[in-house]
Amino acid sequence: MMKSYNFARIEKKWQSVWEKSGLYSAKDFSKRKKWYSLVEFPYPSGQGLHVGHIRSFTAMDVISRKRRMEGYNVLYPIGWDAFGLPTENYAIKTGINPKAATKKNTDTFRKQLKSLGFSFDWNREINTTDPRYYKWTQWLFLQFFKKGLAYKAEIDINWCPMDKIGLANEEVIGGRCERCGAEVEKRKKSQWMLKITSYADKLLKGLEGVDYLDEIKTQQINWIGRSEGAEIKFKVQNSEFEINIFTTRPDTLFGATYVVLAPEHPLISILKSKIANYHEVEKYINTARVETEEERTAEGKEKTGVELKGIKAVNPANGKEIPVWTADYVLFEYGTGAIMAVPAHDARDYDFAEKFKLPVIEVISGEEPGKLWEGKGKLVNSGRFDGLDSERAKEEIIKFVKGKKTVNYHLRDWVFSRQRYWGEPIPVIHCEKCGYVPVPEKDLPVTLPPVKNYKPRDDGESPLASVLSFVNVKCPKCRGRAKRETDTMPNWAGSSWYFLRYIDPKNNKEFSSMKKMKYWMPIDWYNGGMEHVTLHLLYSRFWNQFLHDLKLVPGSEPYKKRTAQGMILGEGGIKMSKSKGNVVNPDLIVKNYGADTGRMYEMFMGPFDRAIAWDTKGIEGVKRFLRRVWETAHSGKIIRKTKNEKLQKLLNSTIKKVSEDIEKMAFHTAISSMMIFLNACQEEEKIPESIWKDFLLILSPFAPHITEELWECLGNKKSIHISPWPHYDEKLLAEESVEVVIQVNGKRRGSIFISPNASEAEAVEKSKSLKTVISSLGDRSIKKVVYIKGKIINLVS
RNA sequence: GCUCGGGUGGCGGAAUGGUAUACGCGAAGGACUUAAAAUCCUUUGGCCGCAAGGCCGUGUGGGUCCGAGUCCCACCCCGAGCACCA
Repeated sequence: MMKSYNFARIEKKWQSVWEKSGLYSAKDFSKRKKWYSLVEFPYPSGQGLHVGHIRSFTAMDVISRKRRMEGYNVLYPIGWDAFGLPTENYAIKTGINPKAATKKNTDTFRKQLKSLGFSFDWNREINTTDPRYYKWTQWLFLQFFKKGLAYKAEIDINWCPMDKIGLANEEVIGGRCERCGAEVEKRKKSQWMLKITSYADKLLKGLEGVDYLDEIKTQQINWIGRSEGAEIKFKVQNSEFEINIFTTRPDTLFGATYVVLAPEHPLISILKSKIANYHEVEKYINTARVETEEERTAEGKEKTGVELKGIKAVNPANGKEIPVWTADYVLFEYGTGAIMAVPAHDARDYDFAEKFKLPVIEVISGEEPGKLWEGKGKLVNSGRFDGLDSERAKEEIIKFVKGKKTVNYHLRDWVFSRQRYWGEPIPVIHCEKCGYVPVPEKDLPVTLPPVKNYKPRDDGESPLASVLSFVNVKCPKCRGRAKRETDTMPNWAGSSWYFLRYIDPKNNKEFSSMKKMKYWMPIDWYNGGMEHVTLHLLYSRFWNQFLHDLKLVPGSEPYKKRTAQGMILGEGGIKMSKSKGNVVNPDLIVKNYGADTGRMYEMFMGPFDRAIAWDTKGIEGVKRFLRRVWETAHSGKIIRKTKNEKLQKLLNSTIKKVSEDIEKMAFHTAISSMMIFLNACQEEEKIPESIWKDFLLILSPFAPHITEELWECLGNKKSIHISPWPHYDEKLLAEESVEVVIQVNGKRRGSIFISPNASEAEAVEKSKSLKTVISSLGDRSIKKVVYIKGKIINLVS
């Protein structure tokens, strides 16, 4: 009686064997070639592991396992990005210490990850909330501070007047507080900022030398949004003030028919006394300010705005008086917070002008006169610049009106303060005399003190502000009375450098040793969510570039290669969520189907980079496949001294396909080719053992437990996971005879079997004997033949 | 709105400009079984046809090409991100 496939027993057995033998631990300074695989470390939420984590982790696990078999010294680490809002909100609600909640959650996650058989090096596990970790996050922040890249600025925050708490954008739903429904206000708050904008050009430049998916590069390039343009001053009539506008199209200056200020623009209140309808303007500003940026520019949203009556600006190009408006489509954060509107050549200005019946003056001749034209062209209606090419006119007009050529970035500086408890305390002390003074290195880490209440205070300050023993300190410089900063860092801080800590996780002298970083960096392959490619990916590149400039890390770019997986949606294609009750529990998958089946199903579901809906039925196919692997192994068909040319050939092309598909992350087609191979095996009476072994080898990264068990059954002493990856034979790929499709005038009329090297004459001759070809040709003669060897022959008549 | 992706059978999807629908799921029929499940075999894009075969077919409309799911133009729909979620 054949032993049936008992995945639970096998998986448990091997997980413990691997752990004991340290099979997956990375060796610092090994002579073998190094390989560093990285996945975005999870946020250990109370809901436990998500099937989406498994998708990303399995993919890199497959790649890491293949690399080990190729002889690399592989580092594939894992840890916890554990600071953040959900844990804090849970603490506010339940009073449970976030530290305790985090401990519980990471324990669950660790157990779940171990049950899936990932080849992580668990000796290097890190946790961003561990003081031994965040000591260095604080230390790194101080390097920014010392170089002047951390500064304070007044920033608008979302403020809920009911809860008396600052809100993340995510917590603002339709302008209202997510918890209490109160209308959210904007409030000015002094915040720590990191000057990422001073690295904008470097971050752009660095993209040239790295291997990121094209769409990731494009997203980053657009997010940085470098645009060259000019600042041009428009005088305000009858006053000493000027409106400084930013434009990328100085060539259209003569077509500027009005000026628009962002509602937040300070000039509005400065000119208050001159604005006849100030009451109306103020009302508009107040409504505009509670909206989020998205809402202000939302789809289908009618343009709104108010004219500042009594105020006129002067177009410096032609001296014409033009009206001044304020409108929410102009963002204060971008450029100078003011624009010149050229409705003839800008879509948003055009919509606005149309709605408020403002004049449209064409100054670039487009394809259709009178229609909106945003392209280049020759200048018209532009005085002495008429006839000039728009690109050249840019330079000339800037000079003419004494404008300033500037580069503007869509990228903004990074708001680095949170008035929250569950984050790294910002290690700065404020002294009346000495200003902001960094906490001396010997006093790091500044640890989070225990508090009774995790809710931010009614004045919006962090709950840390109420802990007097924390706040009241001596100034490290003058020893006078001083106050400790009570803001904490955003969750992005810990994740901006975690990949460096994996290299040297227990170092208590440095954040990571240079010698070790020189061995392991850069990361060879980093996979994560598409949703992180603008924020986290840019932030961590910024930190690494900055540290490289301080000679604290070996290279400027941390990631050699970056890919992204698609989301896993619930059944029916909607996002998985507790409230919809469509969350798939990984524990049940492991229990009911086994880790190997679960892993393989997630790889088989569909293209790795695409969002895909979970399908409980779909997992059955993979389950059957692995069971058939088990049964074939035990069928008595695996024979040592025998040959099978047909299988040998198929194995050869399967090795090629699987090897190449893994590198492309086309895991689903790799698996389908292994299914084809197994289907072929089932038709055979005898399967040579050498062929079967190679099949197990290429299957092992996907299904590590079952293959290890079957490998052992074949008498192998060494683990399959460090056995050499099989090679394929280029010569065996050639076919003696292939099917060539015959088309007549581009339509399929049949096919012939012929050598892939057959001459055109031979192929034409053979195809002309087909009945269908004869009948569809009729009595017409062949005018042209298109022959692609081994593929197709098209007879054109 | 802006930026980036995507749209192919009943479903997930495959396809260097060259056989559209591999592989898997589901469904239908059959075998085994007292029966069911499991398993195995067969069929499975639509229409016409006994068959041979023919016609149509990759979101919509156009174009390039001997040949278009693939390239170009216009449009429609869906997903992700939009800076204090991680």
